[in-house]
Amino acid sequence: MFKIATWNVNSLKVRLAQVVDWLKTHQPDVLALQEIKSKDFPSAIFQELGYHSVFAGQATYNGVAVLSRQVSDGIITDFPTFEDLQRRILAARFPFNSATFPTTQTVRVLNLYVPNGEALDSEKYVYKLTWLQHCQQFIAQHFQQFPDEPLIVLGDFNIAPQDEDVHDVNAWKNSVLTSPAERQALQTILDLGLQDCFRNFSQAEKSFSWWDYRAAAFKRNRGLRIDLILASTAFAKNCESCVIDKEPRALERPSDHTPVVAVFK
DNA sequence: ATGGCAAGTGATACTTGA
Repeated sequence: MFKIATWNVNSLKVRLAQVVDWLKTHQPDVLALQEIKSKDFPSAIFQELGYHSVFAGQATYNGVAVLSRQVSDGIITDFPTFEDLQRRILAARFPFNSATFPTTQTVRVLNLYVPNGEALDSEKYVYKLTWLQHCQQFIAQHFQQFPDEPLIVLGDFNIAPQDEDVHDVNAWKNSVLTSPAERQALQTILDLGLQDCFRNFSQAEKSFSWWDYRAAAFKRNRGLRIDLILASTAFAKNCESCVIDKEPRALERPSDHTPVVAVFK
């Protein structure tokens, strides 16, 4: 059994107690965090809970981390083809014994905080699409090098894959997070041999992972599904469940994103 | 059509997010 989750915490400092509580309750093998918004990381606090930490921190913006029961190796914090000061990726390899994958003893995890893009006519949108191209290359390289190793790509993709992942398609037309070019970039990544685990199960309509802080968006369920867990095709068959945990979004001072959790045999 | 909310920085108003 391998339980893995992703959560954009929008400042780990502010959300630390919530993350600690969530870990105690759900006890995942791996938790991928985005937007920790700090150069430092409170590793000692997670160590007390039995979790190892790896992180790529940055002051003010971005920053990603991975907590895990097992010690990881093969840490990568940059796409080899793309120089970027923004800390948005963290790849690591974890020990994992799978009955269906007897030849591999590991699973590779790629934690992503995909750029937001701001607006379709913004420089940041160009950056987002360029970033996604390098991300695609990086994953393609992984499949070439380690064709038999299970891969999980998860995180805040800042792309709603389909219209069903958007509360109001008209309101989000011609916008970042839903534009055809972004969706095509995601599709190109999926076409390498990855599946959106959430959609391998029947789900409630209007299932979202992010809701704006403003205008009571959570209460009115006006959200987007932009936090995803992708698994390599063969490994995705081992996925037993993939759910969005809306509970933390209802807490006092919540992150605008909420955790997504997948369990693999 | 607009702004609404939150977080970080640093000490105020600005930037960024999605």
